[in-house]
Amino acid sequence: MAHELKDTLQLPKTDFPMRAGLAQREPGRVAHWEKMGLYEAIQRNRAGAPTFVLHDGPPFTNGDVHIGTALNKTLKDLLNRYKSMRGFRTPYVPGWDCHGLPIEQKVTSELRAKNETVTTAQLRAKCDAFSESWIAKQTAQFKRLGVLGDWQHEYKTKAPAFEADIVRTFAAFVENGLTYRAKKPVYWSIPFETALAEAEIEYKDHTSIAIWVKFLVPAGEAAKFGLPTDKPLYLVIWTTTPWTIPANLAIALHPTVDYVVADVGAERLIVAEALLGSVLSAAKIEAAPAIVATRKGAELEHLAARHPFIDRASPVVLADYVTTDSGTGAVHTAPGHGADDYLTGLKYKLEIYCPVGDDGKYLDDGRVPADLVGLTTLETVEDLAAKKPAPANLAVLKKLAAANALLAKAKYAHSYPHCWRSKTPIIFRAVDQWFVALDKNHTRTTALAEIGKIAAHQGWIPAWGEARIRGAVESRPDWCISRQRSWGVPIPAFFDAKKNAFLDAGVARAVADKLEKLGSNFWYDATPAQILEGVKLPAGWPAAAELTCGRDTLDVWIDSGSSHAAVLRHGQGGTSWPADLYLEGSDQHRGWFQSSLWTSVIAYGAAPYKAVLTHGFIVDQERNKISKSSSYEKPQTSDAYIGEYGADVIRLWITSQDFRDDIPISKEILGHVGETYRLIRNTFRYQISNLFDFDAARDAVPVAQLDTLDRWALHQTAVLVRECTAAYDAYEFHRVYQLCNQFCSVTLSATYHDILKDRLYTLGTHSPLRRSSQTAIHHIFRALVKLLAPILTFTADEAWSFATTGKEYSADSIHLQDWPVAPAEWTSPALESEVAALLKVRAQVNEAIEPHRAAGKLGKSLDAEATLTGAPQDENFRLLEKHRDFLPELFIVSHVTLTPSAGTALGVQVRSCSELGHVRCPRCWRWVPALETNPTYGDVCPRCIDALKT
RNA sequence: GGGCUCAUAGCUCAGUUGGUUAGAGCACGCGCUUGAUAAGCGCGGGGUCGAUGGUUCAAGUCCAUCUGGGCCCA
Repeated sequence: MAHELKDTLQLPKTDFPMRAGLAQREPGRVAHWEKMGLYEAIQRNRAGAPTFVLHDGPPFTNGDVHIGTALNKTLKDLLNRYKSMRGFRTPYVPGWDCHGLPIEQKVTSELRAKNETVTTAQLRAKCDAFSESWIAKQTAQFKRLGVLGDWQHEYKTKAPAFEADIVRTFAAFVENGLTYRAKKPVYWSIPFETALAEAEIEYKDHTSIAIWVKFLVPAGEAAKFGLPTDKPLYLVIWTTTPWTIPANLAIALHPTVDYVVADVGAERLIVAEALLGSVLSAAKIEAAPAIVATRKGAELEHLAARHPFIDRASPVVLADYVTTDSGTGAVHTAPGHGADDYLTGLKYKLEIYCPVGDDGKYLDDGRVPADLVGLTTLETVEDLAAKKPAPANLAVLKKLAAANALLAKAKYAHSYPHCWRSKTPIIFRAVDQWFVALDKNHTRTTALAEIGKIAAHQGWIPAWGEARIRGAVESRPDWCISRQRSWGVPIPAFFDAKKNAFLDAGVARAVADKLEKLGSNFWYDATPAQILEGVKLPAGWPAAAELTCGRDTLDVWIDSGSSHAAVLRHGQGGTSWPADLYLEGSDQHRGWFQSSLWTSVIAYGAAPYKAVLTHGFIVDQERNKISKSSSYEKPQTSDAYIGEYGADVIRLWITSQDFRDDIPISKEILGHVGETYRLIRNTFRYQISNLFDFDAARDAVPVAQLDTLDRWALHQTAVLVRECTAAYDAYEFHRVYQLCNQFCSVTLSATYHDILKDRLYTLGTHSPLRRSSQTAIHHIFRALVKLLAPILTFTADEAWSFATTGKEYSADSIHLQDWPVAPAEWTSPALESEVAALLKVRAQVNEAIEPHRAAGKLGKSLDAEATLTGAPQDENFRLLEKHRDFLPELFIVSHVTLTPSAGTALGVQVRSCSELGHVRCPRCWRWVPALETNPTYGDVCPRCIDALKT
C-alpha cells in the first residue's frame, strides 16, 4: 500500500547524472563542440556586434602546458565567454612563441648527445620541428581545459608572415634612427668563436692566478686630494684574470667604505681598511704599517691613478657592488670584460674597450703593448690538464713585475664558468651589438605618456600595474636587441670586408617581403647577392657581391612584442588594433607588456592595448613558490590536474581565487572546490529533475501571480544576477564564486529548495502552487546556469542540454545564449523584507527543535508543532499573523499555533505532533488532526485526498 | 640591496568615507533524514584581524617600523 502511495508523488526525475565523472566525460564534450563548430557558431551569433578583442600573449612552445599557463588561458577564456554572452563579438586568436634559446638549447644538447654536427639551416629546421611538436600537444591541452579559440587562425612567431612583420617592426626602429651599434660584454667561447648564453655555461673548479697590482697615484693627483706626497703612493687592486689588465680603464671603490693610506716603508699603499691585514700578509710585509690617512671611497672619486704599463690614467670610480669580503676593496675595472664593469663604464662614460679578438688573442690596436699582441687568453684542455696558465696571463705577470707593479700573486681556486662544448674556461668579452636608443625621438616620453593615457581610463588592472610598468619603462637602459643565436629572426644587416655594418629600413622591408614568401631560412641559404636581388641599395652601400650577411638574430622579446602588428594590424581572425585587453601574469610588466608597448610606440606612436589586466603566480598552500616546495611531487602540468579533478573543477578553483594576488593550490584547496562543484551540480540536478513535467510554454505562471515564496526566490535571483554581473565587469571572479556558492547552499538548498519539496512532490500535478514554484525554478535555473557558464563550461553546457532536451548533447549550447537579465518584476523589496523577517523566526524554530531531537522525541522537523507567543501589537507577531497559513510550510513543520500574549517578547515552543494527538499522513508525512479515506489508497490527509483526485 | 605587492577563523573570501560583542560559504564536531541518497536538513565549536609602536574618545580599517610570502630587477 505504502509503495503505491509513493508512486502517486511527483518525485524528481532526470538523466542528468549526480556524479560528474569530469575527467572521463569532458573530452566527449570537447569533441562535441569541435564537431558542431562551437567557436565559429559563437562568432556568427555575434556578427556585426561591437568587438571585444583580448589579444593572446603567446606561451613558449617547449613543454607541456603548466598549471600557471592553464590559469592564464582559463582567465582569458572565461572573460571571452562572458563578453560574448554580454553581446560582444569576441574573436580570440591564440598565439605561440616559437623562437629562442631554450629550444635551441634543447635541440643542441640532443644533437650533442648523438654526437651530430649540423649546419645553421639544419639546426633551425630541427628547432622548427621541435616547436611545432609542442604546439600540437599544447593545443590539445588547451582545448581539454575548455579553452575556445580560433585555432584555424592561430599565430606562430615562426610563421614566415609573422617573421616578416617582426623584421618590418625592426625596420621601423631603423627608420626612426633608433638603432646603433655598440659593444657589450658577453660570455665568449674562444674555440668556437661564439657568444654563449647563460644556459650554455657550466661552472667548474678552476685554479686562477690572483694578483695584487699597484697603480701609481702621481704626486700631483695625491696633492689634489690632500694625500701625502713624500713617498710613492699606490692604489692596490686585486684580480683573478691577469689578462684583463691591458683593458683596465678604472678602479672602483665603494663610496662609504673606509680606505687607508698605509706606510710600508719605501712606499705607501691605499686599500680598504678592513682588508689591509690580508693584503700585507699576501705581500709578505710583516712590519706593522703606519696609517697615514683615512678616506671614504667617495672622497677619492676621480682620483687619477696610472695604468702600470700602458700610458694612460685609471681613474677612481664608485660602485655599490664593491665589497670588503676579499681582495683589496679597490676593484680593477675593465668595461669590456665584465658585467659590473660594463655598467660602471656606461655610468662614467668609459670606453667599452676590448682589446681581445674573436680568437681570444690580443689585437694590435696600437694600444696593446707590442709584446702582448697575438698572445692568447685561452687555456686549452691540455693546458688545464698540465695546470699551465694562459700565455696572456704569464706575459701580463711578467710585464707587471718588470714595471714594479706586482705586489703579490697567489694561486686561487674557485668555481669558474666553462664552455660546455669545448670544456675550456670562457672569457667575458665585449662584442658589437645592435642597440635601440630609447630616449631618441621622444620614444621614452611617448611610451610614458601612453602609460598615463591608459591609467586615465583605469586601464591598468589592478591600478598598481601602472607603477610597475612605469618603473620598468623609466629605468630600462637602451635595448640590446641582437643575439648571437641561430633560432630566431635574422637581423637584416650586411657587412663589408672591414666589418663595417650596413643597415637600412628600406632594405630591411625588402628583405621582409622575401622572407614572407620564402621563409627566414632564405637568409641562411642564399647569398647576399640573391637576397638583395632586385633591391635598390641606398647610396654609400658597396655592391651586393662585396657584402656578407649578419648572423645575429633579434631578441625574442621583439618577436612576441610584434604580435599586435603581425596579428591585430592584419585583422587576423576578425581581430583589430589596438586590443581591448592584454591579460598576463605580473612578470609581463617587464616583459611582454613592455616590449609590446615599445614596438607599438616606435612603429605606430601609440600603445597596442587599451587595458592591461594582470594576475599573480601560483604558489603552494603555505604561499611558497611551487618549485621550491613541491618539485618532488607530481608534475605541475595542466593535464595532471585535469586528469585528477576535471577541467571544470580546475576552472572553478581559478575562479574561487582573487587572482590579483598569489594563487595558492593544494590538495586541500582543490578538495574544497570539488565540494562546491558538487553543491552546484546538485543544485542544477534538483532544478532539472523537478521540472520533468513542466513545459514553460504550457505551464508557466505569470510572475505577478506567483506565490510569495517563489517571488522571494526570484527577488534573490535578481540580486544574484545584478551582483554577479557587477563582479564579472570588475574582473572579480572570486566574488561570482562566493555569491553563487552562497546562493546555492543557503538561498536554495537550505531554504527554498528544502521548503519546496512538499509542494513539488505531494500536490497535484497541475496544482497552481506547484506550477508557480516550477515556474520560479525554471527562471532561476536559466539565470544560474548562464551566470556560471563562463566558468563551468562543461557542466553548464551539459545541464543546459539536459534541461532543454533531456539529453546529454544537443545542437544548441549554453554558450550561444545571452547573458541573463532579471526582469524588473522579479524585484520586490517589500516582500523580500517580510520573508526575511519570517526566516529569522524560522531559525528560532529550528533552534527550538534541536533539544527535542537530542532527547529522541523528534526526528524530522515535520514531526514538530511550533507555538509562537508574542505581543499582539508587535510588528513581527503581526507579520506572523498575516502569513499564518504559510508558516508551517515555511518552517517545514506540521502545525503552527500563534498565541497572543500582551507584553511578551517573541517566544518559540516546540512539541512533537504525536503529543497533540495528531496522526501522520502516510503520503505527505505531515501530521494532521484526522485522516480521510481514499477508496484506492486508504487513509490520507485531506490535502492528499485532493491531490489524488487529479 | 632596490621597485611593485600581499598578510582577517583549518581553506577560500566579505568587511562601505575609522564607530555597537569581526561576517559568509566550505571544512570540522554532534545529531536528524533516507521521497535530491556516493545526496539533503538542523545545531555547534572555531579568529588577541602577521608583529610592534603611534595618531584618535574610538583602528581589521590611518601612519611608522619590523617579520614572513610573491613577482621583477641588482
